[in-house]
Amino acid sequence: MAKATTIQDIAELAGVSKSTVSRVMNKTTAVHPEKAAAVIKAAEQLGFAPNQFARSLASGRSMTVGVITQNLGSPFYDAIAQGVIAGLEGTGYSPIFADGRWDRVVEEDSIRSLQGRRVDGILLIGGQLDGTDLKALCGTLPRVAIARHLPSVQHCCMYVDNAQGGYLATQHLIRHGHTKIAFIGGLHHHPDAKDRLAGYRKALTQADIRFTTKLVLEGDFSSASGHAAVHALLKSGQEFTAIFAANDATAYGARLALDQHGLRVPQDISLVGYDNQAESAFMIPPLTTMHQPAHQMGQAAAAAVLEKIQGQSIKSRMFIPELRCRESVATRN
Amino acid sequence: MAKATTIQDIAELAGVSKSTVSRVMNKTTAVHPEKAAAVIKAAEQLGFAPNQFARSLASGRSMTVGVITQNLGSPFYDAIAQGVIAGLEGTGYSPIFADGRWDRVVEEDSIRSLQGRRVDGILLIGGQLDGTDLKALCGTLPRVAIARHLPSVQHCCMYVDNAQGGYLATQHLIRHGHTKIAFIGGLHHHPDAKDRLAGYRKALTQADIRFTTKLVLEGDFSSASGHAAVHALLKSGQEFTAIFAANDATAYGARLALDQHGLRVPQDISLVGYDNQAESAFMIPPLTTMHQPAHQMGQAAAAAVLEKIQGQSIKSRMFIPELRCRESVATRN
DNA sequence: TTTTCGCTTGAAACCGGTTTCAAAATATCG
DNA sequence: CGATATTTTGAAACCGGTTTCAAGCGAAAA
Repeated sequence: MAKATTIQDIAELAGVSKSTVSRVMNKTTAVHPEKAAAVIKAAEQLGFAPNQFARSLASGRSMTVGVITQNLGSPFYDAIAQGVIAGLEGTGYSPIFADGRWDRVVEEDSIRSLQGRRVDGILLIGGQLDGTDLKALCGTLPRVAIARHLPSVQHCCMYVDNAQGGYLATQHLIRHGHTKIAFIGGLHHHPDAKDRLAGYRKALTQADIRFTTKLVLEGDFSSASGHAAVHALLKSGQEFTAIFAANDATAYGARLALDQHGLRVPQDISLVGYDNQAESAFMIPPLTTMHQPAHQMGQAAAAAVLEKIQGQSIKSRMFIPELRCRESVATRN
Repeated sequence: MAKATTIQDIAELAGVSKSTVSRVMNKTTAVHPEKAAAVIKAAEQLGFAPNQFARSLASGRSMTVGVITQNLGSPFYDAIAQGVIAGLEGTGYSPIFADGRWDRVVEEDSIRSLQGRRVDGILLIGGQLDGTDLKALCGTLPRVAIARHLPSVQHCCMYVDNAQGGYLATQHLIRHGHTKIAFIGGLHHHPDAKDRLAGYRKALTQADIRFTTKLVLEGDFSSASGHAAVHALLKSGQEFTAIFAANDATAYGARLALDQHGLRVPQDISLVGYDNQAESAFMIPPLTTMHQPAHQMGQAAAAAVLEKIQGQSIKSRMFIPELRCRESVATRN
């Protein structure tokens, strides 16, 4: 590999010292315009790209923020990640992604590896570690959590109100005359799934509809689990006229199972999803779902962590999901 | 921020020199077991995490590979990216992602920025730059392109045979008795779209079916474009009994438009997509589509670039897409 | 004309590791 | 047991930048 050009090379070509070159590159001190011009010309001529390692080592700042993501490939988390990228764009900071794979140990390793890379801040998209773990691991490193809510004051979180989302979705079905509403949840231990279920229960209670566990099925946020849940539900003989699925993927699976049993959506069964993933608008029929401002959250989190890096204090922010009415819900007479 | 522990701290605590600590950490030279143990103990005690910048600066190796991705969020490219992550897992190398956004300038900037980070290799997922540009930009830096085929011998590419994919998809429809097959393509200038169209034409020719541009619609790989294309097609009055869409998203849009016009799939119109994205198996009806080994390609590319970094020479590899028969194609009598 | 001030500038220390080199310690051999 | 070969070890140079510090310089003030 041809040796890359260094500021020393530029210094020699421009007839100045290393220090001056550095000053020109960083605009830290005024230098004589003539010399500055010579430096810039020399840099261009040699195709200079500063060695980030040397730069970071010397300055102590890495100009990177570590992003711990969970299951890449999930539409919701991907949208957040894109928001983060957008929020960092043009700030001089670059993201370094590390996959936590919903595994505590992997997540810890990822954080440690990011610290080895001396990231200036950390963004956690979802994840397993609790506030105490995080504090122990990250120390005073600026960090903000996205799509989860850590109660402690010292943690900054950008999160959506999942309980409210579950509430709004269920309320929408109730307002259309449904009383027998099935809920296909996510994994039991997943906080988002729990909150959405809580919202579902709240809406029922408020409408004086009795809650029954017979209408609550466990899923795992996958289409296959939605498919299986509907099969199980139909087999159980339990009556229902509507389904609220904990995410859109689950709703797709549910939709297919209904179709396979000759049930029409929305004429026979109404269906509401959660996430507003891109495909939902093109389902048959277009799926009514809860929209989460994932991109916005990612962007806000990126901005927040940068502020924190600059020493400002920032506070958590809650985002409200919105109902996107399409055609998968019909009025029940 | 509390100053991080350095090898100097460890050296002092363990009563040895910096050099010895470095040797223990990297296992480059045998050291007296007793001292090694002392070093390891000291390192654990102090919670040592080596400064990657210092390490990379000194050794010249960064243990990172740059990954230029295009439109994050697209299922096909995301699957490749995940394959790359999987392929790098456990090798000591970390990926650094940079978004090229299908823009030559952004892509060039990304490559330069990665070079500033002194990546040991580059992986290009898709992209705009041609072989000459790449060579000029990257020099001798190991690189491999994924999901595109650069003819020059010096470039290693992991790509799928899009022409063959288009051919197989179309042939499948022809074998089911269809002769009036519409093609909803991607962007005209996009090589994948062009190749799939070429495959479509080849299959028609082979079956003695006249090709007509009236059945070829331009799309942009989005659901909305598939939706619009079907509207336009129906409005044109051109007869057709099947549609081959250049990707699954396009097929979803097409499917919805057909439904809105009262046309049933597959009874009235057969439909084939391309990509086998996760949602396709749960469409109504489940969508027949071309599966691309995206994850495998990503993994193979990661392995390839690592080999190249180690000085081995590697060669391009072509992957063959496979038909996934589901229920969106019916036999035409 | 001399003194003082502010602005530019280069030399050198530094960031935290790796690596070379030669010295020291130990082992092998005649 | 002495001489030589081999293994361990520490000192110091180095990677390529940033930053401190003091010196050099010209302009303004006295």
